[in-house]
Amino acid sequence: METAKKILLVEDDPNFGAILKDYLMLNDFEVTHAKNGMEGFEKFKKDTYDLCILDVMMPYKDGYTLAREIREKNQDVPIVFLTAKSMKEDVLKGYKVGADDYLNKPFDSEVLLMKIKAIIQRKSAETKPDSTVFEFTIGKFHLNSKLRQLSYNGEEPIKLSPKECELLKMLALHEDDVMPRELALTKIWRDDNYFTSRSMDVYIAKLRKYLKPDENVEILNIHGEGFRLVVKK
Amino acid sequence: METAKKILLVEDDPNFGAILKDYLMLNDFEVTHAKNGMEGFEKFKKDTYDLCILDVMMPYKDGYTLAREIREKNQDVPIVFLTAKSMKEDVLKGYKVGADDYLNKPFDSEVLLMKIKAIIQRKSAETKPDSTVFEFTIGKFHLNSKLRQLSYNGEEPIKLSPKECELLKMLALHEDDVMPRELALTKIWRDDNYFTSRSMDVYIAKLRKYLKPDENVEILNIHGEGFRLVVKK
DNA sequence: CATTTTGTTAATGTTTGGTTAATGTATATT
DNA sequence: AATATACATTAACCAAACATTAACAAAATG
Repeated sequence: METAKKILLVEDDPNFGAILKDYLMLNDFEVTHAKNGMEGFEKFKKDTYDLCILDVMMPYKDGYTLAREIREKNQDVPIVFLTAKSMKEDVLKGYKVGADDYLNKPFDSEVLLMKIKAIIQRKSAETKPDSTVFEFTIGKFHLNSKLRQLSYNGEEPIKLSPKECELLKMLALHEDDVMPRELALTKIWRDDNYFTSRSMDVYIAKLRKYLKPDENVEILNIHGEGFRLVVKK
Repeated sequence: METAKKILLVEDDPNFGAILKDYLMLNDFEVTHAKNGMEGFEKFKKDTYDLCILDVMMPYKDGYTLAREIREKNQDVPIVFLTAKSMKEDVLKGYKVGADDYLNKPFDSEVLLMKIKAIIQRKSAETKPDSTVFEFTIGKFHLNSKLRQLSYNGEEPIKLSPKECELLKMLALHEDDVMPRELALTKIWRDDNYFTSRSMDVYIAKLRKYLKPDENVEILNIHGEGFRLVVKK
């Protein structure tokens, strides 16, 4: 059994903070809630966290300032900012639907949860050089990047070539977020020019073909930037 | 408790300089006052500032030259010029040197204060302490500038092109305030001439079309100055 | 009211991406 | 040594996305 990931939540709005804390705890995170930047920094120094969630707008010490201080102490912890007001409203809205059953309601803060999970996973993949993270769930697919196998439901797993596998893995690590072209090219192809770029496009086409069986899984292109693996819920 | 923001004020008129310094200090800024360009540069090298306010017309070393020198040392500090009245040529030249905004000399102190605060805030958003600010709420819209998508209520998000997205982001960063034409042109188009200017107008038209669904959101034009994104409350 | 600036739409130009197939390249197999 | 194989790159063509330019109308300015 894996130990729960620790999250430092710094949020001055007590209402929102409490709800978010509860929500995260219900999703098996260990959450420390600080009410302002100063308290946040104190708590940060006293423990080790897997993720920091900082409200940007706070009295005394705003989220960015706090982030800088945290960065001085620690170059690796993922830091997530709460910027958009809308996100807060969404979470609150979701909560109001019914105090007891809000877990069952598919409410918008699931997006936040997804992001948090993705960030933690990506970070642990970066930090621990290679290996470690090699299993991914992509919609109804399952990728084992060590065996280079992509399985769908109960069917016979598809074998992936090294490049196919690395590319899909990188997409999965960035699930729902942009995987910049450049990143894949420099890391996987170790070169970034016209031809490697075209080669990558060919691989994207191959992966799309493999992923076709689950129509909720898509690799989207962000023109000029990169690709985005999305799993519709 | 947040530390006071440090301002470097370079102004040769001792009278005006002293008054401005006092006023800023009364508003909780820490102000260093240099009497000319040379002194200004010396002081700049010796400390770290959150903002530089430079008079354009100074003996020995004018504001532009000083700005260029400062920019060589530091690409990020916000620079604001003090120009006698609204001399357009000065303003234009200022943006080319890397200014962030300009202030017209006989000014309303309230406006000055607002602008300074906005500039510092904006810069801390641009400068990316860690991850850049990329989510914005614009009326009923939500902009995610990383994914380059603009969503409205629950509808399918609109995809934005790189230029559309950058422009909207810059407008959002200046919400309720002028976003000077020259600023967008130099930062986004990296060139400021008749054609880029017309191109920008075309993009403004596109953005207006996207923003139509929320009648409380508008992009206003300020003739000869720039655009203003307003959200009626 | 003459001039400059902006709004708007459409045409044109340019870059990037999707796709398929042909070509390379290395390694293992007969 | 020739052939099969798995994989990767290159080519070629087309489509989509994006950006600029042009042309004319409308508005703002002094």
